Formats: sequence, structure tokens, C-alpha cells
Amino acid sequence: MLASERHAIILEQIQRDNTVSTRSLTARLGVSRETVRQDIEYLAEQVKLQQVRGGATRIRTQEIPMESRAQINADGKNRIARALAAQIPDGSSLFLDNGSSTFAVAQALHQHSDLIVYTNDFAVAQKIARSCRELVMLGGKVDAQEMATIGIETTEQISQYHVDFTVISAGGLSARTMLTDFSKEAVSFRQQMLLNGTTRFVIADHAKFGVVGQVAMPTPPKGTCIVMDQRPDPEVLNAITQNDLTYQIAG
Amino acid sequence: MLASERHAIILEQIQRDNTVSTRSLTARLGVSRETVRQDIEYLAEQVKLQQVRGGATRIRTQEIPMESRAQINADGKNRIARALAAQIPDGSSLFLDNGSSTFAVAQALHQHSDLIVYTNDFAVAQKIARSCRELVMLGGKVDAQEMATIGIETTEQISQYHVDFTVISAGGLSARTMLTDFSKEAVSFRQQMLLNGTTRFVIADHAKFGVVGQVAMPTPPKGTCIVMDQRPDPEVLNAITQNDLTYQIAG
DNA sequence: TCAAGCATTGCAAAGGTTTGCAAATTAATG
DNA sequence: CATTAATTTGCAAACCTTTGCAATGCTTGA
Repeated sequence: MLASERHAIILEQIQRDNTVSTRSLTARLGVSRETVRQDIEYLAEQVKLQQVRGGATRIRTQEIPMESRAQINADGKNRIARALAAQIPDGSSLFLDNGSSTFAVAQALHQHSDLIVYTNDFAVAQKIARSCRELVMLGGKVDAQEMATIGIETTEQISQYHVDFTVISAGGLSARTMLTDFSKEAVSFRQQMLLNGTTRFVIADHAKFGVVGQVAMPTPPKGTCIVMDQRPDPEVLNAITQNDLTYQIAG
Repeated sequence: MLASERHAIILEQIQRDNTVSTRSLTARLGVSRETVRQDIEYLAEQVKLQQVRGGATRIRTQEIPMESRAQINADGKNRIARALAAQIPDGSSLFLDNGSSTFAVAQALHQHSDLIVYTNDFAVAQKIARSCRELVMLGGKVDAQEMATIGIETTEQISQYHVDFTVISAGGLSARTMLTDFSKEAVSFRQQMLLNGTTRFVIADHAKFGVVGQVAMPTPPKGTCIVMDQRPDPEVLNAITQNDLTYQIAG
């Protein structure tokens, strides 16, 4: 049996039951415990499931948001966050969008104290409030799921400001469609943040690799930097440079 | 059975019944009491439930927030909040300002589900997000102390909306100066909220009686209702009626 | 109010399971 | 056939669960 078949079966069972045990899989798949364990390890690396002692469970995206979602690939997000924090001098002004990757950045900026920050994310605002000289919450309709303001009013408000740094996150990154996100509104305000920032970063941790969201982001302005925690497919890197963008791999 | 499955089952049952006993879980899960106890201990550490003698209960989110200030005259604030919630029909649109009194109102509105709410307070927004059809966070400069947006941008944004109900709180209430607050900005956006609401309430629990803030509030529009938890000095009542305002004492 | 009786807790030791690694074996590929 | 990749096996360490016991907290009835 091919490894990919095993992976499919494992994911399928998790989809059905929310959970699988290593034990039952060794029987079902007819391979040794170590093979199953490695399969699970691999799939956990791909952020397709969550490895737990004795097996694996489904990843819950919509639990108590931030805290749990921030734990998905927390290591990669933190590496990216530290790399970005090091490149943003104290005293700068910046846009921060909503999401767990950006939240990690807000966290990594804790040693700064003289920033001017504009954000649409409640959690980001609350985290960074003390590291700021000035903090502006972008107003507008609140997405209760995300606890962030999203919509045309938010986009309009963004357009009133121009900052030194824009830090936003992507919903997906693939070679064919490049950057994508999951709603029109999400794309539109991020687009505006990119337009009104001098130095621009787009975060895409490896959990986003190969993900294609429902809405494509327009190609960011020339020189925008895609920040990742792992090296993606060469095709992706190719697409990045083809579009006059740059990239960083946060080690 | 995996530990994570047990955790899921425990949380699920708590969600349903608000409470579980260690005893019933040992039977349901087929593991020893100590294991159940440790599971509960673990989940309590994750702040997913509250450990109590003999089992666990659902966590009371209402006991944590706004920490100290909500405790000051919590009883009076809650009485006022309930009185107001009863006067605001589901489906209404309303302004809510920032502060612990208003937070109590947001809390008291938990049975509503079709409101359109505009607020400048982070905690209020987070509390009421699920009781709303639509929630708008007013943007602007964030007061890190209050975790609320306050300033000219906020005031401007308020002026774009007109709502059925305005619920704001006062910093002080006295016979001589009537309503007062502690900063110009705080007065200015509240003033705007009053101007743009059809039915207007100003909360002043008895802890505010006799307090004179640094900035006087302009007299609210005719018919605005001051809501208190105790009967103030007759002079205050006199001043209220003299100014074409009304009042309620929340029993 | 107090004390007896019962239930629950917290701990520690013992017994089981799972993990992670590394070496050995087997399968796949040119 | 040689070489590489994938899988299995064995083992020690880490971890989880059970069990018994002493201490503690709750309840009830005098």
C-alpha cells in the first residue's frame, strides 16, 4: 500500500470520527506502529491533523479562536514574528492585519515602546497596546468569528493613513494563484494596507503552502516581501520573483 | 480511548449540562477516578472548565472580565443594566460607550440576538458580539488604560450613524454641575452619541453621586433619561427635571 | 454546634502504553 | 546486482493509568 493511500485513509477516518488511534490504524492499514506514527507525524507537519498521544485528532479551526489557532504551527509563526520584529525599528508606524500570524508579530514586538500601530484585530490591539506610543483601532463591521473589523468602512479608514511598515498575512500561497484569501472584504482591506505602506511584508507560514482560498489577491506592489518559515516549492519562489516580489525564509 | 477523546467528551457534556461529576465520568469513560480527575485538572489548567469538588462546571466568563472596576457597586450596575435591557427590544440599533457600567449592560443583553450595536469599547464588543446581528467597532485612537477608542476620529465616525437607543455612562453626577466626565474627548464622543440616538439613557450609579469630573457635559437633549440605582439628593432630581430630562431608579 | 460517617482529594508506587531513536530488514529502482 | 528508500524491530525513556492510603471536606443527626 502506498504511503499516500495510507494518508488518505487516515484523514478520511479523522474526518468521520474526529480522532484515530495509532493502534487501530496498524490493524486497519496492516503496517507497523512506527510507520503509522511516521504517517501521522508527516500529516501533522502538513497541518492536516493534530498529533496527540496514542493517535491523532482533527484540527479545530473554530474553537476559542486566537489561543488555539495560534498553536497551529506556533513554532513557524514565532520564527517569522521574531524575524519581522527585528526588521521594524522602534518609532516606526505600521499596519497590522488580523489573524494568528499577525498576533505572533504583535507579541514579538513587546520590546518596542514607541510604535504607532494601526490594526483591525481586537487581540492584536490588546496585545500591543503597551508597546505603542499610539494605537489606532480601525473601525467598522466586526466579524465575530475573527473578532476583527472587516468591511468597506475599515478599508476606507485605512486609506486615510500611510505608514512605514505593513505586515499582513495570507490565507493561502500557491504557485498558480500566488496569494489568496477567503473573502472579498479580507482581500480588499489587506490590499489597501499594502498600497499605503512603504515597506511591505506578507506572512505565509508553511501551513498556507498549497492552500488556494476563494479569492485571489491582486499582486502586491513591487518589492513586497513574502515571509515564510520554510522553503516552498521552487515554482512558488519563481512566481514570487517573476512578480517583482522578494522573499525571506525565517530561520 | 485516547486522552483527547475523553477531553472532548467531558467538554461536550459540560456544554450540554453545565456540570459533570467525576463519578459519572468514570462510568461513562471506563477509566479510573484518578484519570478523570487528572483530565479535569488538565482542562481546568487550559481554562476550558472550572474544577469543583466532585467534578467540574462550565467556566463563568462573566466573573473574569473588567476585573476590579466591574466589582465596584457591581450590584447597582447590574440592576441598572437589567432595567435597561428590558427597555431595549430585540432588533433595535444602539450606541454603547465604554466603561464598566456599559459593560454590565452588554452583559445584560445576552438574551437578545438581533441587535445592531455600535461601541468604542473592546470588552463591550467582545461581550456582545454573539448577541448581535451586526456589531460595529468605532475606530480611532485607543486609550490603553480603558481599552476603548476615544478621540476626534471616533466622534466623527459616530456622527455617521443614527440609532434607536444610546446608552452611555457618566463620570460624575452632582446638583451643581449635573453630568461631568474626566476628559474632553470622553465628553465629546458621548455628546455625539446622545445627539444621534432617538431614545437616550445616561447611567449614573450611586458611586458617581457627588463626583465632579474635570469636564462638564453639555446638557443632554430633552427627554434623555438618567438611570440610577438609588435615589439621589432631591436637588439633583430637581436639576434633572429643570433641564427637561427624565430619570429612572432601577430597583 | 459538634462529631461521626461518607465522599472526594492528593499523593506515591506499581504496572502499562506510547514514543523516539537506531539498527536491521525488506522492497523498489536503475 | 548495487544502491537507495521505506518499513520493521528492539529497546530505553517518557508518559499515562491504576491502585491503595492518608488527609481533607462535606453532610447529617444529635
